[in-house]
Amino acid sequence: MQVVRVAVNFPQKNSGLLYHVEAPPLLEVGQVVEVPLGKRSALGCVIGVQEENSEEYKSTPREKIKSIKEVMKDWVLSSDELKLYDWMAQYYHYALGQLIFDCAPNHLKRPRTVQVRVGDNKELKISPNSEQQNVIDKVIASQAGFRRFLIHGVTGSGKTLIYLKLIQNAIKNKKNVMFLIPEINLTPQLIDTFAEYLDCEIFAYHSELSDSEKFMMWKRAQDNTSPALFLGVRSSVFLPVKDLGIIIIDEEHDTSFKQEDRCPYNARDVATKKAQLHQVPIIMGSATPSVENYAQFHKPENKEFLFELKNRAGNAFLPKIELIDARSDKSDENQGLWPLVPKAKEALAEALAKGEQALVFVNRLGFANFLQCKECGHQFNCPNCAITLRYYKKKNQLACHHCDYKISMPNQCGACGCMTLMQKGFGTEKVQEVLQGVFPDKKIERFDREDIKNFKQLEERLGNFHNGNIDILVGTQMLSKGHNFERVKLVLVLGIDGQLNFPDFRSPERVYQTVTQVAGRSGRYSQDGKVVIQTFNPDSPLFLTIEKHEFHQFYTDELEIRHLCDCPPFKRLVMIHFSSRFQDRLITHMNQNVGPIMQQLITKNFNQVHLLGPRPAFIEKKSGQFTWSLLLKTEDLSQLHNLLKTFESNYRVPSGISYKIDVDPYTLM
DNA sequence: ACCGCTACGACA
DNA sequence: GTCGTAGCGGTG
Repeated sequence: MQVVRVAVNFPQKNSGLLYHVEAPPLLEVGQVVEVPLGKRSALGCVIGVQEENSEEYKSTPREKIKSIKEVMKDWVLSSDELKLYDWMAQYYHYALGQLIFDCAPNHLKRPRTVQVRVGDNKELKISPNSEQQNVIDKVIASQAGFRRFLIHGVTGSGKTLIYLKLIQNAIKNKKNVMFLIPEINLTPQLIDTFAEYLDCEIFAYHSELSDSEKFMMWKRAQDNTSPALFLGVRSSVFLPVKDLGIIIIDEEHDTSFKQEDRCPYNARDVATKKAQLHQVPIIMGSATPSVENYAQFHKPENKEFLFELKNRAGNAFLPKIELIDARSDKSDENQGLWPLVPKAKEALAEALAKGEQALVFVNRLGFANFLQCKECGHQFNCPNCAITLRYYKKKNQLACHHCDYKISMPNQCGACGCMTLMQKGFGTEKVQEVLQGVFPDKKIERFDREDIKNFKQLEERLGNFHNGNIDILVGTQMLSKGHNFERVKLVLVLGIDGQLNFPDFRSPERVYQTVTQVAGRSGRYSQDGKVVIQTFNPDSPLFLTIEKHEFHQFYTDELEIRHLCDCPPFKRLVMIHFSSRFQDRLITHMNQNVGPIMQQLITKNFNQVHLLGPRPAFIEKKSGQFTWSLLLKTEDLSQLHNLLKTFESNYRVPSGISYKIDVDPYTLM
């Protein structure tokens, strides 16, 4: 008989549960098994096999230890996979068993066969310029072993060609490639480009695949004999790719690499750990690197692994950036133009007159952000969430963007019965309507997730834009991510001020990245691209650095602020969110238990950690749940982790309250 | 007496 | 998470 330790798929943070194996064959670490757990059974992964010698086994009454129910055939985690999950469980303070089965796809008995895309292996017509070649050479030269590289290349500087060459090199050396991108659906062009020139199978992994497709890709990652490209979104960092040659992360700064639900991990950081475990280089690329990475790679010891591509490839120049003061707008000369100011309209008219296409970026969906009664000031709020409802004109609805609450458009105030409801704020739907009024003979379409629901619609809309059937695209961030619009010279940015004034330490970084990325869609094939930013803050230093393309200045300024406010990369952060359906219970618990316990631990044993809170979350009520948070700040990473461990082993969660630890949070809200 | 809801604790 | 049980109030 064998005694094994199993990481069981359930949320308790333990070091695994002990089980007996009654009959041969003997189990090995990594095997997936079905075990009894209470009155049901659950999946688990064997993480220890000689537990009969452990203190824990000796001190556990024999009758408590149950027997393995079943050994899953053909399902074994490699030691590399286990090491990665183990690191994550420690680093993110998440239950190992649950983590493993959160990340793995469903294990199928009879997966359906799936079509595999094979590259066309066409001859490349362009060759890298000297800047690009330099990057390729340096990365290839250090191909043996773990090393981090950052390509800080302006939009249109030709990062894709560098990636392509690096992938080709790995494939040539019979190695597999892992390529992570923020959202696969938004970049069909990138996949097409790779498929055109690569001589290998290409697997695109994302959440919309069927179970069969995911499962087969998982298998192919472990089994495949010929080298392949595994391209995918954040969750594909867990693909158990063997014979890994290189990891590439495009748009390294993008927030979609951060998972917020279940285990809140950052795929960029997990990928870095994976590269280290596999002893392979990891290449991160961005036109707007995260402030953390910028700081990291500007340290003297890392500078040789930083590549700055300051010019656009080919004959294109960076677009000229113009700030328009929205305050100069006089509403009487602005009839029917709001939210645009006359200058913005003129810029669009000029571009259209020249036969160009234009993009209009608005960071909000719908027609109005909220409705307000003209008489009594009543606002229409979501009953489940502490926010206002957004007005969608086409659907004739008010809807919440945190839960699925929606009502049809009211025609009077719910509080006083007044018939006049003011529409406050604007979104893509409103801008589209206004522009259609101004340019009645032009084709104006939207590009946001409200209007584009699936991959097919996306390709259709992009196709129509590329072949000139659409004159203006009005869209959200979807517009800014990686597209290559050949005939766009003008990009108009509206309503960015809202983001600038957001109370979060990453707001300036986000605005900088969003504006630079969306600006990067302009003039990618020309020398006179133009970006017009309509803002109430034209004197803001942030916009002035963007205007002059002075990205070093942005990072220098931002790092100074981060230093002053004890934010990353100078301090490490952890947020702990506590949630409950009962606000009063939650608040009492936070103030009388959680807060004092944490403060006491810090005062006694962890005085390098700084506690902020308890305080209500930025949106205190979401989908009927109230959330309060603690924020921990420190330079001492090991003390931070020890504090979290100590807290968790001393703290009992009362029923009706749950909590979640978020290590390296993206936002503090 | 019986049903339905939710609160609570265990899980090897 | 998932499951069973205990406890509560409402109904018949």
